[in-house]
Amino acid sequence: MWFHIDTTSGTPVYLQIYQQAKQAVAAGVLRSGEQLPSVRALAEGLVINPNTVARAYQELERDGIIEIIRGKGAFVAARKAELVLSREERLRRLTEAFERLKVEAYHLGFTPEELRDLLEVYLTEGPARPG
Amino acid sequence: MWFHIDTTSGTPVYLQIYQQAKQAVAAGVLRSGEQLPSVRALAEGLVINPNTVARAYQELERDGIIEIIRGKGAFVAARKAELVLSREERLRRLTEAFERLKVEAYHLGFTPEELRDLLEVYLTEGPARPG
Amino acid sequence: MWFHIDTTSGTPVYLQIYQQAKQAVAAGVLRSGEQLPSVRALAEGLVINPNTVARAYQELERDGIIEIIRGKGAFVAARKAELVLSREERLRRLTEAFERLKVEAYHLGFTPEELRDLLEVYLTEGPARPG
Amino acid sequence: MWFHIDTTSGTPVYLQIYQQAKQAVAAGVLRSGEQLPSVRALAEGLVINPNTVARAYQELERDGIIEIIRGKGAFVAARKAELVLSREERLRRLTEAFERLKVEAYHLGFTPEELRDLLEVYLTEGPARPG
DNA sequence: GTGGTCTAGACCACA
DNA sequence: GTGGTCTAGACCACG
Repeated sequence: MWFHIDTTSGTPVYLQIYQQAKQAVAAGVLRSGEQLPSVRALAEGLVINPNTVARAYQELERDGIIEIIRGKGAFVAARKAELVLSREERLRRLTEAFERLKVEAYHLGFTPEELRDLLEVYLTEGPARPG
Repeated sequence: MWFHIDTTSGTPVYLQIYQQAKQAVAAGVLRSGEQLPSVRALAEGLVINPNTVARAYQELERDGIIEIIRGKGAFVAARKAELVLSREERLRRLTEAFERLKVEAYHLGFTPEELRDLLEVYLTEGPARPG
Repeated sequence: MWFHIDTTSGTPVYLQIYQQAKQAVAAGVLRSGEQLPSVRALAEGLVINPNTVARAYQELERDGIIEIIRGKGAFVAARKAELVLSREERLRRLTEAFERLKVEAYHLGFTPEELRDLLEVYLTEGPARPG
Repeated sequence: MWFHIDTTSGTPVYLQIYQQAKQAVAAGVLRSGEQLPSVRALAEGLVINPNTVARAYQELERDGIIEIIRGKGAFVAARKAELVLSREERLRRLTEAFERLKVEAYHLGFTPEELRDLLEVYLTEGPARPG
C-alpha cells in the first residue's frame, strides 16, 4: 500500500490519489500495463469511500494515464513521452519535498539538528511505536 | 507581495496563502514582528476576495504563526509551538511529515536507501544548487 | 435543537453556538460519537446563515471537541486535549479561567474568603438547587 | 485594577469593560458617587487603546450607570433600584461562573479532583509564577 | 485606516 | 444528502 492520504490537508482525497498515481507513473514506479489495486481494495486499505477511489481512477483514465477495463481492473496506460520525468526533475521534486519537511519541523519547534537525529532514527528503526 | 496563487492546483486559495506564509516564516523571509500585507491589500493584489485572505490569516493566527491585532494589522509571531503542544504531539506530527516524504520519494522512484543518502547530502550540504 | 441565540448580547453568534456545544459536551448532554445537527438544519432552526453555523463547527473541530466528516456530518470527538497540549499550556489556560472567576466574583461583591467558601460548598455538594 | 480583559474571547474589549463595570455597580462593589479610574489610567493598566476605554465609558453613561464630568472624571451615578442585584441573583451568577470554569477544566483534560486541588493551590498561593 | 462578523448565494467535494 | 470554498457586499469594532 503505497498511497498516503492526509485528510487534514484540505486537498480533496481523490486528488491526492490522482496526484500520487500520476507521479508514480511519471517516475517509472508504475510501469505500462501494470495493474493498480482494485477500487474496493484500495478504498478498504485507505479507509475511504470507494466512490472516492473510483473518482480518482476516472480522472486518471480521462487524462490517459490509466485504462479501466470493466471486469478486469485498472492498468497503467502506454506512457506518453512528455509524462516521463528526467532524473533531474525527480531530484528537483524530491528537494522540494525536503523543503516542505524542514518547514514543518521548524514550526513544530525542532532544530535542524533534532530533525536530522529524528530522521536518522525514523529511517533506521521505522515509525515510533507506542509501548 | 511575493504570494502567488495557482487556481488550477485544486488546493484551496486560502491554504496556498497559509502555506506560503508559513514557509516564508520558516525560511526567515518573514521575521518575527514583521507586518504582513493588510487583508484588503493582499486581496487586491491577488485579485481574490478579502474574506479568503482573512481566512488564511486566521488559520495562521490559530497556529501561532502570526498575531492579528485589530485595527493595526497582522504580524509574524515569535515561535512557540514547542511551548503549546506536548512533545508527544509534536513528534506525532513530525512523524506524519516523515511519512509524507517517504511516500513522495517512493512515487518519484527513489529507493529507501537512495532517499537516505540524498537526505544525508541535503542536510549536510544544504539544498542542491543548479550548475 | 437546544441551541438558543441572543442577538443582543454582543457575543458573535458563531461563538454562542461554539460555547453551548462545548458546554453540552462537558455536561454529558452530548456524548462521544453523537451526531450534531447538520449545518443547514441548525442554520434553519436558528434562522441564521449556514456559514455562521459552519464557522462554529470548524472552531469546535480545531479545538478537538467535534470531528467533521465530509458528506456525513459532525460528531462529538473523544476528549484528547491532555494529549495535544503540553501540561504547562493546560495549566496556563486553567489559571486564566481562575482569574476570570475571581474577577467575576469580585464584581459580584464577594470577598476572596466568601468565594473560597462558596467554591468549597459548590465542589463538594454540587450546584445549588432552588428550594 | 479589577478589570480583566480577554482579548481572545471574541467579545469586544469595550463590552467587557462595560459589562464588568455594570455588574460591579449592580452588585454594590462600586457605590454611588465613587470615581472610576481615568480613561488614560485604565487604558494604560489594561494595555489597550484609550479610545476603547472611552467607548465603554460612553456606553455606561448612555445607560445611566455612570456620569462623566469633563475635566473631573467618571463617577458612579445614583443607583436605580432595578439595577441592584439581590443576594440570590448574585449567587446565581456566581454559580454560572463556576459552571463555566468546570467546562473549561473538563475540556483541558482535568478531572474534578485535579480542578479542586489546583483551585485550592491557586486561592491560597495566588497565580503560579515561573521560577 | 485596520480586521471581524454576518448574509446571500453560487459551485464543488464527497457518501 | 453532507460539509467546503469562494464571492460580493453590508455593517461593526477598534486605533
